[in-house]
Amino acid sequence: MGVEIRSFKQAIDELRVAEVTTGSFVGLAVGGGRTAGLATPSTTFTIDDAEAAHVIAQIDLELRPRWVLWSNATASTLLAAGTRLATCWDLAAVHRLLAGVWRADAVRVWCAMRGLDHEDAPALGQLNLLGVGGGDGGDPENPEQPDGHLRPEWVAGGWAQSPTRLAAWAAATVQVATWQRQQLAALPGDGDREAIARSESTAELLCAELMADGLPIDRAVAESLLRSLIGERPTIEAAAQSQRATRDQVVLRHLPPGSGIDLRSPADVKSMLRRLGLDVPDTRAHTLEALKDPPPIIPDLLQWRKAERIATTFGYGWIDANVGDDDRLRGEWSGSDGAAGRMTAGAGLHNLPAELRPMVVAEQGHVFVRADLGQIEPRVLAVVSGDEALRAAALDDDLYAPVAKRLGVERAIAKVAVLAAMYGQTSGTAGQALRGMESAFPVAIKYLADAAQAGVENRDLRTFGGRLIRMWQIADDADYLTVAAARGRYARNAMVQGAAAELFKVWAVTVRARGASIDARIVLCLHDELLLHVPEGNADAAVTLLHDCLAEAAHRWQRGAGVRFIADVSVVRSWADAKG
DNA sequence: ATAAGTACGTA
DNA sequence: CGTACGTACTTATT
Repeated sequence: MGVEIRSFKQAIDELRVAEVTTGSFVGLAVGGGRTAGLATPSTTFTIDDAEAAHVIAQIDLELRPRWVLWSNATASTLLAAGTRLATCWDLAAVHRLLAGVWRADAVRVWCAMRGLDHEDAPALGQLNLLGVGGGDGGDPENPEQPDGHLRPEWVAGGWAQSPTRLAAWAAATVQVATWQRQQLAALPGDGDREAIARSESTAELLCAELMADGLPIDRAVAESLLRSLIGERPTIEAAAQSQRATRDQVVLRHLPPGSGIDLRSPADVKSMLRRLGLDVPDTRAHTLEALKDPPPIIPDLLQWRKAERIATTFGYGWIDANVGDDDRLRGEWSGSDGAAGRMTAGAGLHNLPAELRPMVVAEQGHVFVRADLGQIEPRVLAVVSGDEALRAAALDDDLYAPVAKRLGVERAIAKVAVLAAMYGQTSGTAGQALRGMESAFPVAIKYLADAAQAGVENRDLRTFGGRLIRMWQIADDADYLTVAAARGRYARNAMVQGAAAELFKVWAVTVRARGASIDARIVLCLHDELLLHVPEGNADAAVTLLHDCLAEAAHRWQRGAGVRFIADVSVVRSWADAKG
């Protein structure tokens, strides 16, 4: 314990003695890029070298261990020093999977292993009121206190205080990872839980890279798009205000002057419409669009809302705040949300209006290769439910065609029926078509009904890949039936959406790994869509890569269930050019 | 200051 | 009486 090593050669030798090979757990804690603690079950040491990040990159290349990290903050630190890890075991990501929560700091992760309530964890600076010997009697150089909790001073940054502590902090990760792996193995179910834990982990590396790399933006296109949508970039506050007033006036001109209506206030807009003789439940766009004889103010109001949204959310301020000097749009990325486990992104990366997509342009000498999974959710349903008829339908490029044939309805009806079954929709045209679904795809429908029932009864679920889907208690003042029904729909949806998110991430990390050799970088993930930034000459190779990786990922993920997955792939200069 | 409600963009 | 997310705004509450 506490050995200090300065060279790559020494580190490799130490790891070889510890019998580290491809895929072995090696705990890693990086302190500010200059030192790194490494740990295996049998050895612990510190690389104390100005080039520690580089040494780690060499080890990664040579041995390909499965680096165990507390979270992707380590990956971000290494990225800042130019080091990208091939794979990892991310304790936070696996904790989210196991516990069905979003928060996964070291304290929570450690408490899960020790069976302690994280609420009881000691806080930094907390007075020891009992004053037993002025401490807890434990060794301050051990991250764990005698009571099983992590030392708060370590958690607050003390772990990076010395080479010895870095190594001990790394050793702690291996301890947790080993426990997590046992927990996963003990879970019942059909999916390969450990494989999912690995892909969820490596997706965290991808998230760190997405944050660091950003999405290529053509600033000139962006500025000209905004000019056409909301006008010139205002130079002073007064100009911004006058532009706003001008936009408002297009709508307000329909009203008597001085009416005092604030277009940004739904309540104001509603009462305004009331005075015009229109009684609407809300002022949402689709509600207003459905009006029979809309007064001329309606289209102007809807137009105003669109422009206002661009101006406030995706305007010049947004560009300034999120697009760097290198013309890359950067946002926060999370590998899994708190619900079904889909990836999330900030800075508008996941809700960029389609009309702004032309600003997303590949750099000189590069192209985008865009791929999206076709009808992923019903195909995923075929896997997780084991429905043979649905598996057969998925053999078709268009899954809805055979479904329509089987149900004896139009394709459009069949599509609505399948989606309604998965999402729990009962209204409209869906109800009729659903009855046919039940006899045509009984296994899939039962799978969904069972999930919904669990939700209604407040029973937690696990997705195919093992993610815990947690239900919630009904508040005293809430209507029981309403909440139970909402839980049912949530559960039904989460089992499909969550499994789809798992497959997507297996695909994404496979593309990330295989794409490195042709400089294909993932620059955007959007639930069922990947955007690769690739040197022009490698575009064809990237297209092949995306298809091959999907075949590989789908095969591994579904463990031979034989359901076909397809991707639509296109080579484009701008994100907006895509789409078949 | 912070939370809830409304609205709307993406999948 | 389809789900999830992020963002920004107003209104109500502390």
